[in-house]
Amino acid sequence: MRQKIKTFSLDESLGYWLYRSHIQVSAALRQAFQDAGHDLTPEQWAVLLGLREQEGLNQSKLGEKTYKDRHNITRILKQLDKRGYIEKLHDEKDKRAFRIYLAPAGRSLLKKLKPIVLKHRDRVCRGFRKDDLLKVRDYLGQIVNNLRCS
Amino acid sequence: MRQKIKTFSLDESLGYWLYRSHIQVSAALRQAFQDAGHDLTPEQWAVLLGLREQEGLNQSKLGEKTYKDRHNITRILKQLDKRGYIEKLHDEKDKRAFRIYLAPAGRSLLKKLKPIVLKHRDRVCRGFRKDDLLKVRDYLGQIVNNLRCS
DNA sequence: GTAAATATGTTGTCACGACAACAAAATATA
DNA sequence: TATATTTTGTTGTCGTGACAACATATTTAC
Repeated sequence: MRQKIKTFSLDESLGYWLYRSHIQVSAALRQAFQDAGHDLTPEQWAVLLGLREQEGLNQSKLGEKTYKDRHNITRILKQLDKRGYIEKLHDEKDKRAFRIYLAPAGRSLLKKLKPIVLKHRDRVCRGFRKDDLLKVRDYLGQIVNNLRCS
Repeated sequence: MRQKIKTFSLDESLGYWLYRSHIQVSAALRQAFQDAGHDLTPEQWAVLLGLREQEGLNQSKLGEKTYKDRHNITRILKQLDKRGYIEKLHDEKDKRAFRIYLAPAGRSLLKKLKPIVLKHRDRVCRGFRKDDLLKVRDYLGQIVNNLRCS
């Protein structure tokens, strides 16, 4: 009979490694943006990217897509709006809501940042084979799924 | 000749999945603590755990171990101190530094939280075989390593 | 031995994640 | 139609991550 291990340590904790890797990947991207003279957070980048994939969403939907709750997406959009990267248009049908679009400046920023992000991605994934990458994403997806509703 | 894919999307981004999984694992642990009536953040938990493994470190060293910089470890320890879970003793040799120890309340909290954390871990890792878990940690470790100094 | 450089810890600022409270509008229900 | 509930978005608070500035103490270099 196999016995479950009933101890734990930081180094053995999956959560700890998720934390470390996320923090470090995020910090490296932030640094890369900064080195290139762009004052943009990784979170703001993620929202811009989500927006590039689908414009005209309202804030809640955009938040779901980028995995931010409505409080946080409000503030991130505020930053992006302040910098002129997005446009918030009033929804004609639903007067509570906005529809979020990329502004020209946001579109051109995406283009400018693309090589930086690709370089960052290469750095993060150094030594990974293509099927390794797929496997990691599968694993992470399974973790997310395990916590979704249970 | 294999050509590198030069596009990106949120769903294909490793960083995005690291973000999602970290946030969700962390939120689930926070919720589990809260459901059990404990007002403790996952970060505070991590520091307590690091402390259990090695007491008497100064703040910087404890920060390295738990992957917090000195600013953040200061504030997290402040929270733990306020709740009576740790003891900050002045270092006799180095008058700038403190040595951090678990207080009895901290030790007993660790015991109380252990089953909660184990249950949480089971939930996170549902469907993973043991070698899957090792592989995930390897992958995450490699990512961390790729970014260490390059 | 003294000055410069480094290390430890604190405080303050900003951005973000989690949460509560709120206003306004849309939808469901009576 | 009138009321209750839900949805959308905002603001405020707290804890934390990133960063700068600072005081104090230690170490290094001269």
